[in-house]
Amino acid sequence: MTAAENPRAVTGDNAKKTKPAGISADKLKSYVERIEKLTEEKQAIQGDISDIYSEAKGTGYDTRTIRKTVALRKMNAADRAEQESLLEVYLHALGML
Amino acid sequence: MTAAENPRAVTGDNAKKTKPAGISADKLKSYVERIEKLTEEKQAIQGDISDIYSEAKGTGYDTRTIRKTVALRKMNAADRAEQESLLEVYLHALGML
Amino acid sequence: MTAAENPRAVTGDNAKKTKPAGISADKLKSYVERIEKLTEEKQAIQGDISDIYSEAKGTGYDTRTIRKTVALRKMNAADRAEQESLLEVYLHALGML
Amino acid sequence: MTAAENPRAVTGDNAKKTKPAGISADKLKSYVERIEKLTEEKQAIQGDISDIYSEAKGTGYDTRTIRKTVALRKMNAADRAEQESLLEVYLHALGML
DNA sequence: TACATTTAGTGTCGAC
DNA sequence: GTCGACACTAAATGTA
Repeated sequence: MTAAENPRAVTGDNAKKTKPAGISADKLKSYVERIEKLTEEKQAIQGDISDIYSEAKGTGYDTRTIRKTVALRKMNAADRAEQESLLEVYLHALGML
Repeated sequence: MTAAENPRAVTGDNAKKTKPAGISADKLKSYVERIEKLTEEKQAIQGDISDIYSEAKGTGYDTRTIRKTVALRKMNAADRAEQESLLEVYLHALGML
Repeated sequence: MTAAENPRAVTGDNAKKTKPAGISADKLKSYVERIEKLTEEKQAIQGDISDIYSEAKGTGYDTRTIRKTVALRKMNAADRAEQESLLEVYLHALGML
Repeated sequence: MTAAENPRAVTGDNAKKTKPAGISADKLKSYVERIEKLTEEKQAIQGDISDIYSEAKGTGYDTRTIRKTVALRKMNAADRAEQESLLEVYLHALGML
């Protein structure tokens, strides 16, 4: 390995250091840019998702309920029941049931 | 419009109802599945981002530093945008736009 | 009224203008600072609320459920039922009920 | 500890349960009411803030401009804090802290 | 009223 | 395994 490939070289750390802390500008920049690019793609997809909700809304659906539906599909039945029953306990304790 | 295209048809709601709540199962299913598919893609990209952080870490970089750097760059960008937007508001308030 | 008291004076607008657009620095600063001060107080209270949730958590309560309970107390019965029933319709349409 | 102090006592849960869900009605009620009281205070302050915007508007100011200004000042402050924090991270990464 | 912006809350993940 | 940081969702607020 050349010194240029080892970020630790920048600070003169030797191999024993527990917290190598390279901040070689070039590699850092590369990582940051790759991350930013992927983040943009992620945002684009999020935009597509938002578009679907808008479309659903435009055809008369309630987006709030769709979101809840999607969330419920992700959650397993046991967890669902658990939350439901706990809520009942609390409401009962407050005389709201 | 056919009944299938009108989500309200399912529950027999008429046009006067202020809060149409009916839904066509097919369309709802389609929306939900498209959302779930895109969400998976989004997760995949998030996975790629995580991989980059892992890679950076593996070559001796401090991920905390990278995260902070990314965050700051984003903030700077937002800040710039906000300043431009503020200028527009001022100009508008002064009747110059 | 002196010119200094009239924000419109700055821009030379006359009384007819529909959108007076004063940006007299002094008054603007005063408004901004009063708003910022109150916003801080609001944040402080929000902090107190968070503390209560932490305390509740520390004594074995489930904060998520407490939040839902508080929300339900705010929401009237009719709205509650409305949301519940709409969700059921959606879940039924997807064969989840 | 008395039963009243142990939220789990209500449902007879023993210490082994992984998710204790029991609650003491009194404590729960106390938490909820304290939260609601503070929330009211928070709303009152929000009302004061709204009043200032109304007052500003009444004297010819453009509230949108004021809001933007407040937002920008907040963003600047956050930005400054973030930059200081980034410096610390860099120094730490370099083993200088 | 509906639309956009802002803020609070929740889930997720990595660090210690 | 708790803690903190981040991303996303949901609610509240203000505007048009």
